[in-house]
Amino acid sequence: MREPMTTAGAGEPPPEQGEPRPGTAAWWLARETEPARQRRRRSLTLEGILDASMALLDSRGVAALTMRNVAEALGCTQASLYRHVRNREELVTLLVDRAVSVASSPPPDGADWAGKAAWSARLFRDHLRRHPGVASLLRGTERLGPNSLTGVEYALGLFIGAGLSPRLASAAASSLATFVIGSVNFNLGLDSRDPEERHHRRRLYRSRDAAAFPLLVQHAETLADVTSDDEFEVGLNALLTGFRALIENAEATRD
Amino acid sequence: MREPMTTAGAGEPPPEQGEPRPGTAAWWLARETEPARQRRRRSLTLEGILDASMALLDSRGVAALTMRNVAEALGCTQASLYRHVRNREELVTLLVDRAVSVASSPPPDGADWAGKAAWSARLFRDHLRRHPGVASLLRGTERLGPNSLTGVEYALGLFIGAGLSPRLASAAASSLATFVIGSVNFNLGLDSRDPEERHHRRRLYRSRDAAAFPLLVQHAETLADVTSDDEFEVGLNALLTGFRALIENAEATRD
DNA sequence: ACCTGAACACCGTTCAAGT
DNA sequence: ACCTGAACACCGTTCAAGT
Repeated sequence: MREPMTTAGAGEPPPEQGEPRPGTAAWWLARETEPARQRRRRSLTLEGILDASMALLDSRGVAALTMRNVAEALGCTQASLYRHVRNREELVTLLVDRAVSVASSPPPDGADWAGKAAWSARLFRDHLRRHPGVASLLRGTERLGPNSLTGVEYALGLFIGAGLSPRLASAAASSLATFVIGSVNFNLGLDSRDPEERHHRRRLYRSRDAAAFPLLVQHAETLADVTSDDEFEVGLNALLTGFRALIENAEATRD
Repeated sequence: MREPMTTAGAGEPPPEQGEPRPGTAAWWLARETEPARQRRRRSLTLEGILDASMALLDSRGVAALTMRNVAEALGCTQASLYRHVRNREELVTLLVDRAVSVASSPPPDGADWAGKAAWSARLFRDHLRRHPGVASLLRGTERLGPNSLTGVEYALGLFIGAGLSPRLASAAASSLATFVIGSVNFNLGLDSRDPEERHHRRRLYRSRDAAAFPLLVQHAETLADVTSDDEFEVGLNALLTGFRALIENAEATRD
């Protein structure tokens, strides 16, 4: 009898035995000190696997990101992939960390910290919207990966430079990232920028019981027209305004 | 030859043909005007399917939420489930809308709108943390479901009452929900409240190249100790502070 | 030492055949 | 009219056997 397969998902008791779970700090650490088997010239390489996976993800979506399809794209067998990644979860964790590195465009030079943060957030959002497969795979397990850490270092510099303590700067940076990623994911392929979806939302709101849902009924037209762009901009500006208040507060109590 | 199966995921071109996708406004609308086949007394009912699914999700996690397991729990065949839901995606959409209805506890009476919003956000977060399987299934496709709409109506009332326009109130409500859900999902089973994870993060940060990651190295200890609670509270307060500024702004320009 | 073929134990979904 | 058994076309993962 074999061990039953477990596609480690959220909500079940952690595996607990054996090697650390992909995405944990221990796992990211262990990856670096591994024997560098990459050295020997190989036809099949982790880089190549990630390249093929990314191409698959972008062209055919997350459902097409299977070990079989990756192997086929590379002209090897599925089993060969398992010499480079322990399982699919590892592949995904490595992939999303890599995919998260946004084309580093020149930062807006004249802007203050808030302007830079807003600019980076919008850049990140646009990047994710161009790669919806990547967005849907982000789980937070990539936050300790090399590319993500570069982003963290940058954001820390921004917020510490603005006057926040390292602890608050870290919390601010990750709550901003959480918001950006969440707002993309929550509107994937279901945006009221689509006129037909807008039309149906109007009907849906308008047809509610007016006693139980007075506001939905009354403002059906307005509400149906609120797009994911509106949500994003309102949330982004609110967060930055809140951070600004936090900074002013820190300065006030320091004096 | 059969149609190849498609597990409609993010990132691929939408199916486009046939019935509306689960979660769209059109789909939620269509569900209501369906012939009420539920009337006739049945052994197998949608309610029952959702009950069994929820029990499965809570007890064994998201990976165990399969059509086979649901059928087994109910003592029927998989095929029977398909009389009540068109596919698994539908089941999930209905399930998460239902699971999102938080035990309505008495609202804090003395509090202002911000206090109430904060209280509701924390209640929602705690609810999701107790049901991580539910949290991991939230995709935004439940936002038009009956239970979610109740929450939307409530939040709209709160923010409109505070002085926001319906449009801004809607954007504020959904960006707050996005943040709460995102912050839970991003820390599922990977929280630095775990002392061992904290220990490894310290090591990870400390071992970075100090030239490329000066802040991570310098503040390794502090950063490793930032928990998901810290992130959540900082983000929540920032959002509410930002909303307050938005309200004051609206009042100022009205005068 | 490395890679493969072939299998195992699962999935979601469909549909002819039963009652 | 309703439900089922059995299949189809997929999954991720493992491992004995090859080279």
